[in-house]
Amino acid sequence: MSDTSSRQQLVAGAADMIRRRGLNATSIREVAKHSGAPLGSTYHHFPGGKDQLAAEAVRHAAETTARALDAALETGAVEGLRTFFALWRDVLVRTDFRAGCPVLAVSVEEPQSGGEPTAALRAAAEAFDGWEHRLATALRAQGTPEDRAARRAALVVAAAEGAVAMSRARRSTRPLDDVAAELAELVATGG
Amino acid sequence: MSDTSSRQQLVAGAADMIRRRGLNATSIREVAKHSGAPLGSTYHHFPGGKDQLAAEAVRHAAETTARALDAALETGAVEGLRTFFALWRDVLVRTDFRAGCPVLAVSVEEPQSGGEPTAALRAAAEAFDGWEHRLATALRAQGTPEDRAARRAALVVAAAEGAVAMSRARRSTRPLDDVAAELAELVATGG
DNA sequence: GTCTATACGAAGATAGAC
DNA sequence: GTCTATCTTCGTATAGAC
Repeated sequence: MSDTSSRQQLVAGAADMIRRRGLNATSIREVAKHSGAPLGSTYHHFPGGKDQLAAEAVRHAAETTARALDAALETGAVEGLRTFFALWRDVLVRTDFRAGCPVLAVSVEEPQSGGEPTAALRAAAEAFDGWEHRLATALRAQGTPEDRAARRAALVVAAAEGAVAMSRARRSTRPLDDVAAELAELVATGG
Repeated sequence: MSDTSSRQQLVAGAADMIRRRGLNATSIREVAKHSGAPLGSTYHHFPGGKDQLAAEAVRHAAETTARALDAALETGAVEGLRTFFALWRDVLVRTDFRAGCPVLAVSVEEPQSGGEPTAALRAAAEAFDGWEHRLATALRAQGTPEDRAARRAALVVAAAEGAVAMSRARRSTRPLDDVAAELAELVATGG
């Protein structure tokens, strides 16, 4: 399946570029070049153009994170939290603070189109939903009350995303580590 | 001082555009047009080009927020927290979820330049520092231990930024409101 | 000192050759 | 079906007329 492989390579490349530069600074031209594919072929694989490619890139990254989260949550909410933050810490350190979360990047770069949300933005909203849902379920299994679990899951996702961005700006893992420590204590003691 | 006024209008316009579209989608052309200024005059006011304008826009937005925070913190940490979130909530609602935080936008869009941080990114790092410092001071005044106050301030800023972005993606204030509620309880009960 | 006109490159997208 | 060549628009930045 050279077709599938080439397609997947474009999606992964786009995700990596969005993660680093943001959505608008990610050009189809360069994604194609980086994947060794000609420019025209991207429009064969993604007739919807850049928005379709970006949406698939967001879903790709979101699912990778979700799978890691699922695996970690099998041993409990605290371990899931730890994994969620460790995952972002790795991204920061391995890229010398040049890469962050593509879902967040898409969320703050809504294009000038006055109208309705793009496919990429809808994918971003679904990514956040998915992560929150997984964390909330784990918190409920741990004994956290229904409504509190949902709110606390939102807090974890929001704080992780914000902390990654702050760590990038400061070129230090300190914001992420501080936030992880605060949340770990909060979740461990049950709040 | 027509000079100062024109300059300030360009800075404010740039901040507003970055807040909505992100850094890369904000063109000097359009900022100038929106301010009624000719393109050439922006390079008179900002010889450093786009990076200088963006850095000043970030500082402008950061100081506006910092002043609101200072005012609210005079009556305590809980009130400061409430103001910080109310401020972002207003931005979201008034713009129909099309605007967020320009400091966050700059933090996730570091340009392709392989080298050192841009002036705009340095300004973003300083903005986060300033907000954290103010919140941490208020928390310490409230009796929170030294190291804990710093970590908790980082959590508040990170969670607010992340929640604003999530609310934009979902076009709902729910993520922001959930996060605000969780943090309010955490800070009020002292953790 | 202000602004018009323009240079130069890169963006998204497509037409049409192989 | 793949890829090259190109269309059109827009980006940053500047030169030089008033």
